[in-house]
Order: sequence, then C-alpha cells, then structure tokens
Amino acid sequence: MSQDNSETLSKKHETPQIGEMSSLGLPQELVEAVELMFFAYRDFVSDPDTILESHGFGRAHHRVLHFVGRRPGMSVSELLHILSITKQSLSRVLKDLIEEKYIIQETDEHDRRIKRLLLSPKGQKLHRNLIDPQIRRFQESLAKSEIGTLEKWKEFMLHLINMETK
Amino acid sequence: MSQDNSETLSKKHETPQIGEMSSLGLPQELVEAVELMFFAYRDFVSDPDTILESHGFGRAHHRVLHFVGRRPGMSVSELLHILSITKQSLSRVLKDLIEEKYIIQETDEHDRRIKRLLLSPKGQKLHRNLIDPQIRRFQESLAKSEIGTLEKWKEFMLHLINMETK
DNA sequence: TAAAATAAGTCAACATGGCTGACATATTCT
DNA sequence: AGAATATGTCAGCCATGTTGACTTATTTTA
Repeated sequence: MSQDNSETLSKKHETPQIGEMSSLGLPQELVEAVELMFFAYRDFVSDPDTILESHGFGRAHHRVLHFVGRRPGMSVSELLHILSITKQSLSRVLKDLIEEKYIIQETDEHDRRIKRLLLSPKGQKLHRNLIDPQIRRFQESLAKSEIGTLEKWKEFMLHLINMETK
Repeated sequence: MSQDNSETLSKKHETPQIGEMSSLGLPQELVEAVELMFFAYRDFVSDPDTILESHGFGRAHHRVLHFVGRRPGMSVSELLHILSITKQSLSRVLKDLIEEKYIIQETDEHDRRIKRLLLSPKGQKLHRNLIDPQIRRFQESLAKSEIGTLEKWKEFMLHLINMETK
C-alpha cells in the first residue's frame, strides 16, 4: 500500500486534473481507493472467522446473527430483503441457527403467518463475541486517525450505498 | 489524534447516553460503522458484475485482472500472495483469462521459472470497463461529501488493514 | 556436478454459499 | 370462496474457496 501525496479533489464537484491521472487516464488516488476497499474489507471481515469456525458456522451465519441482533423481532422476509439473498440461501443458515438455538422464532401475535426472529441469550453472546474484534479494530484505527475521521468516513460510506439499500 | 469510545454501563438500569450505546453496551456509532462496511462494500463491488457476467467471468477474474493491470509483470506467486488465495483457486480463473487472451504470460529473462503476467490490449480494455463504474461511484460520493473526506477516508481504511497485507 | 530449492501447473476431492424453479402449508385479506 | 402473502422445502446448478499430493522446468547451493 503506497501513500497518497496528491492534495487535490478537495472541492465539491471538481473534476480530476491532469496530474492525477495514471497511464490509463484514471485518477490515481481513486484507483488506490478501490484497492483500499478490497483490502480493508477483507481484513475487517477476517476477524470473526476463527470464532465462527469453532462453531461450524460461516460468514452467512454471522450476517444473520448480526441483523437479527440489531433488529430483534424482524420477520424472515425483512431479513431476506436486507441481506439481498434468496430464500434458499437464507434457509440453510437460518435452519442451523434455529436448530442450535442461537435464534428463536416467535409467531407474530396479530398475523400468525409471520415469524419474528430473536437472538437467544446464547445467540446474543455469540453475536457479541463476533462483533467485538470488529469494534476493537475500528477503535484502534480511530486512535491513529485525525479527529473527525469517523464522521467523514461514515458520511462517505453512506454515499457509496445504493438507493435501494438505504 | 482521537477519541475514546469505551464506556461501560456500571448500573443495571442506567440509561445509555443518547446515540452512543446499544443495549449490549457497544458504542452505537461503531456498530453502525460495521453495517456501513457491509452495505458499502456490497454495493460497491456489485457495479462490475453485469459486465463480468456478459463475459462469463466472476469476481475472482476481476481481482486478477485488476492486480495484473495495476502491477504489470508480476509473477504468479506474487499474485497468489496479494490475493491471499490458494494456487488452485487462482489457477482456475487465471487459466480462463490466459486462454481467452485477456492476460499474457512472458517468461522472465533472468529466471526462466518465473512467468510475468501482463494485460493484453483486450485485457486492458476490460479492466478499464470494470473499474470505471467504481471510480464513478467514488466521484459521485465525493461530490456529496465535505472537503477533505477522501484523504481522511483513505487514512482510516489504511489503518483497518492488517500489517501482513501492507 | 549432484542434490535441494523454487516457480508454476495439475489432479482429485470437498465445503460454503450464492442461484433457480417448483411446490406445499398455513394464514389473512378481498 | 378464492387470491394473496409468509414461510418452508425439494432438487440441482455454479463460482470460488479449501487441502494434499505430485510433475516439470529451472536455478541455487553444498
């Protein structure tokens, strides 16, 4: 990973300038950003893998645990929608998590077709263990960064997200 | 330098500080950051998929094209190392790309065991088509962001990366 | 110069987690 | 009563990750 020396592209709506282009005519600082996205994400999601492995779970299980933990009582179709995967893909991992009692299903009071998903205490504990190293990684990175970094980082990440996802 | 987010709830029924702590005692702003990482990465890598599909390629092919494009003349083992995948995983996609003449192999002049990997003009064109929407996405997001966002974003992303990767 | 190390390629086999389409069941809405 | 909805399940396909063993060519080293 090389450092970025160029101080440009700092104003809103400014187009890339000649000095910033690689041989392919691409703004070099943004090509670097593309790579940072790849490496940072890969290392970031690698943290929980050891824990997951010891439970016989994969990353798909992690995602389900995460969103059910964050939005307790969500329905299966809401979960499908947020994960943007198919029913079949979800059902495999959800089945595991329910069978091993990390996730509890409760039939909705007013519409008995809907099953509300919740983390059991066991599920909450695992969820916490999985997210801890990721939070720690953020905290350690922030400690090395300038003040105000998190806010700007989050703002930018939010802009990167598709409308439909928001 | 930066902030400290680690506060612990000392009493059972104490109200978390607004906007900072979830019910699990985690800094809320960092739990949000974990989710932003998931959504932003997912949407970001989704851009090139249509193009790849029309060529019968997947994301693994994209990564190979990208790094060979960025570091022309790299060896197979260097590529293995940067991608952190196994020889077998790489060989499948690399074989496709070589057979269809997106990537050219040249035997190293001084050590004929080593094969230098290069993009053909066809490979360069595809690489460019794949990265374009990602660059565009960055530019559009930057246009909506405050001045100085890219530098801070890149700095933080770099801190998130493992030592071994750097 | 013979042996060891290195770079690359290959084979078989297996796991995870995406996908599709079809279909079943229970429940609610019209 | 019939349509729509929410969930679950079956069978099968595909991409891409894994391991371990082995070959071939070439270079380095003892």
